[in-house]
Amino acid sequence: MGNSELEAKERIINAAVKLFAEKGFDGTTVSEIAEQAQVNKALIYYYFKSKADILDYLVQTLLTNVTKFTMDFVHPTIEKMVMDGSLTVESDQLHFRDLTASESFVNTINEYYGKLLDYALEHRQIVRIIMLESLKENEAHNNLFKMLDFSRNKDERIYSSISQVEHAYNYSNDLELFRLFFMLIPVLNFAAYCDDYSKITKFSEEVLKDSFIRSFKVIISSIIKGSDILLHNNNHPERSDEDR
Amino acid sequence: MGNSELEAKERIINAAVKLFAEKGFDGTTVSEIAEQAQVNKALIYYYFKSKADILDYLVQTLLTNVTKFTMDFVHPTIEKMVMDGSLTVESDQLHFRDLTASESFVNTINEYYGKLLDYALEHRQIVRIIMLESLKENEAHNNLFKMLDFSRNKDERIYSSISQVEHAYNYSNDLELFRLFFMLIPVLNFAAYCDDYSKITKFSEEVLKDSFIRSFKVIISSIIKGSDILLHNNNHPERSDEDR
Amino acid sequence: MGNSELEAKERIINAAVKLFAEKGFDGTTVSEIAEQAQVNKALIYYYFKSKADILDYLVQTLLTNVTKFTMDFVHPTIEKMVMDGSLTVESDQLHFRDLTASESFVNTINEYYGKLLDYALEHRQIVRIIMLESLKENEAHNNLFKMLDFSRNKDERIYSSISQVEHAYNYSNDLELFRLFFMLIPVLNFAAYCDDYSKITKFSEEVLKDSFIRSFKVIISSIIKGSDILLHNNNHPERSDEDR
Amino acid sequence: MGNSELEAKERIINAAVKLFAEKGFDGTTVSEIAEQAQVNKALIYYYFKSKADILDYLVQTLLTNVTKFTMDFVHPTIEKMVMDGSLTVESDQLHFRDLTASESFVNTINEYYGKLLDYALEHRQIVRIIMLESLKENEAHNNLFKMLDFSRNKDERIYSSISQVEHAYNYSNDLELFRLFFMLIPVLNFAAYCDDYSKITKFSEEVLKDSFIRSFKVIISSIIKGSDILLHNNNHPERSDEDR
DNA sequence: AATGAATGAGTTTTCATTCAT
DNA sequence: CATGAATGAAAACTCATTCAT
Repeated sequence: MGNSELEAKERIINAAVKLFAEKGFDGTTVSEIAEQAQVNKALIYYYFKSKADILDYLVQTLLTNVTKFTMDFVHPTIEKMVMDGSLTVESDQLHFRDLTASESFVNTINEYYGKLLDYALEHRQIVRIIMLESLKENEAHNNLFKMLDFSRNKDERIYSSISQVEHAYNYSNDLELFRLFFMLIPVLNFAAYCDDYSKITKFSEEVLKDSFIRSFKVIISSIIKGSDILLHNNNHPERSDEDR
Repeated sequence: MGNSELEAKERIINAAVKLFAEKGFDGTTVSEIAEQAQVNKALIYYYFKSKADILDYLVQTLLTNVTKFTMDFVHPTIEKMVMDGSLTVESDQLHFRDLTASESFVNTINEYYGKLLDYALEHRQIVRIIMLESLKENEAHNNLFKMLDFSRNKDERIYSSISQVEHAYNYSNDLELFRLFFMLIPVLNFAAYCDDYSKITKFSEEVLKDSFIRSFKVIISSIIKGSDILLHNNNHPERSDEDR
Repeated sequence: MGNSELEAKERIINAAVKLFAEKGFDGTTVSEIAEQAQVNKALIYYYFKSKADILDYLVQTLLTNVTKFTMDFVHPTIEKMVMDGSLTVESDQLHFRDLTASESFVNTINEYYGKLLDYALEHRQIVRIIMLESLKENEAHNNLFKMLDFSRNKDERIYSSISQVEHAYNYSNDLELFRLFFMLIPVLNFAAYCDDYSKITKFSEEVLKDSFIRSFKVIISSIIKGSDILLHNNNHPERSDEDR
Repeated sequence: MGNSELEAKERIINAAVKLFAEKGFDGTTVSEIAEQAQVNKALIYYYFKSKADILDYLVQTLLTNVTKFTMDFVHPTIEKMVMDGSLTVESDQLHFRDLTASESFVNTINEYYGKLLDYALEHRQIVRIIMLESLKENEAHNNLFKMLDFSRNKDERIYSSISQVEHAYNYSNDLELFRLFFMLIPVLNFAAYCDDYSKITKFSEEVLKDSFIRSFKVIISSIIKGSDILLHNNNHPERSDEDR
């Protein structure tokens, strides 16, 4: 279905997403948005206070969705594991009852990031926008960190319902940094650069995505199995395997 | 020593670096650069053909440096390993003669990325600029891939000298993707966001950098040791360790 | 009772009065009027042909009232004095039969301007509007002179009824100028600036108004008693005082 | 000499004065100013930060001049009278040594207002602008009062030099109000409306000005001679005349 | 080298007014 | 009456670039 059937405001939003993602906020003119959305330029100011207001709206919408998305998926899973005793958290460290539990956790994480990847790919344009603007000293500046922050910002009412397991998110600082730079950022960058990378390598998006997931699994298994560095699980059974 | 003592052209470059990094190319005006550099606006056009020309100059300088940097460091090391037989490359797979060889390789990689990290942090502003502009559909400035590409772009004269070992870089596609999204991009992003992340977490840059390096070593060891997925070394001796 | 209970049209008018008085005609937008009046912007165009039409309506209403007000008050008084012979008008000069007649005239003038002052204060916003627009070279809206003009503009039907005494207004040119710049304009300016002046001097409106009236009486007495200059009353008894 | 020979900035200022005076600040567009000044629109923004900045500049310039003008003329005169004992100021009241002194004072005032009138007429456009904008709730809002205020604002260093006679300006409140509404405002309004009034009455500006001055003298003499009300000179000789 | 002035072509934003319901 | 949406025209302001010196 074409854009022309959508309501004007939606067309404006779509046009802004497309153009901001392609050319950045500063590189996009309101006239271009109007043209792309096939609306009168003044109508954009009927719906949005300013050009910056459009960006705010887009970013806010995505952040809200990502947060909701994470809460709907990860929290219940981890909460369940904590509840049934297969996962305990002691002084910043994750302890799994047994191999099955740790494998189950790995599967959950993999599944979560798989879905996050899908989500990011689906909204790759807004991801691009957030990354672009996060690099600037903008209002939108901190939004990349906000995406990570939802686990830390404990007083936001949105998390109040999961207070029982919130300590599970009190990751070690190493793990948090790892999570940002080796998990979230790769996912976002993959989503942002997928098209370009596909064009260069001539591989289809599907192939690249599979490859990315394979890599990702290496990452995940590396923090669960071998990484006393990250998880500080000195007595972790997997570690002894390596020591031999 | 203050900026004011520097030559005008250098002041212009420094101002452009600072402002492009903070606000992006489109978000920066030539007037701002002039003001920051404390020069007359028209003087900028004496030294640079256009605003875009300043960006080109900055990016080109960095890319040349990074490329030179890589060539000076990694290539000799790998070349040496190939020469002395401790590393062989067969059909896209790396084969190490023994554990020492593979450990030596890991150390080399770690050292390389440690230095790359230092380099990126030192030039964090230009890194930011390259990331910013790479996210735009500005064909002319997708330099992020160029940073990765130097190993593929075989006809650039700059690589002609290393033709003997170039097959060593003919990594598997998985590995190449891994290298981009889980190694290069994390390094660049860390450099770009280091200041912001430091501000948020209240940890000093040194602490964060150490943490990053610890994480990075997990990544490196994971591709060498456990990852038949990435290296396809089905009979790899390290793997058998794990199987036991 | 709040504005919200008034009919929409009345709310629009009140809003326009307030805003035109505060910001001038050009400085006020139709949207602001709509917001202030709590009506839909389009509704304003249901009641008024255009923005200018609102101004016309406001000004016309005031002018009609002032004119009516003047006619109802001054004309009968002067007419009566002319009728009973206590005042004669010869070649542009007012001649009073005796001191009582002249004092009676002064009282009448004072009373008139007292009431005009009340009226102007009551409608201080429209006064402001008229003054504002009169200062522009907007031919259509130089209503300040129209306020003075009603005595000259002989073919307006509104004055036709007072043709018997119109010669009483055929003041000398000096007097007319005096009347405009030292009587009407001070009254209008006092009404327009009363609030501001009160805020600056910290005196209540009542105190200022009393002060203004005292000043005004000095003015009035000065033209009646001492001003052969203005009234050309060569044999005026008060003049002899001065000669001495 | 034509405008075209003047420097661009001066042409812009002249154009702004003309247009603001004719159409008000809000009624004038920057394009019109550019056209009138025969400069590129952007050049206006080279010299002035914004449209409002032009207005500020004009108003500030006039206020500075008027203040200087007043200081240069009135203060020395009054100072001199206080010095030589012909004028004493006791509890807000002016006391003149003799008739000569009071006549001298009247002459001084007349001369001052004559010059002020000339000055206002010469700058009638800026006077119009100040009056226009004083009526609005602008930045320029209080400028009309500032014109009056220079005698009150005792801590401005500009008046420090005349501290010996500053109490002479500590007029009674009545007198101050009188001075504003029956002296300053008439002068400003005459300057502002002179052209219009001349057009309507068909009298030349010279004739009108003479008429205005005659009227003004009546005003002046009325506050000096007859106005115990304003000056509270209970023992004033003229007053006894009236009591009889 | 260096600069103050200038400019054309744009940019964001505003606004009086109208339309369709 | 009432209103949300829409629009053409023009407003204020910006900016990369050039010119003359």
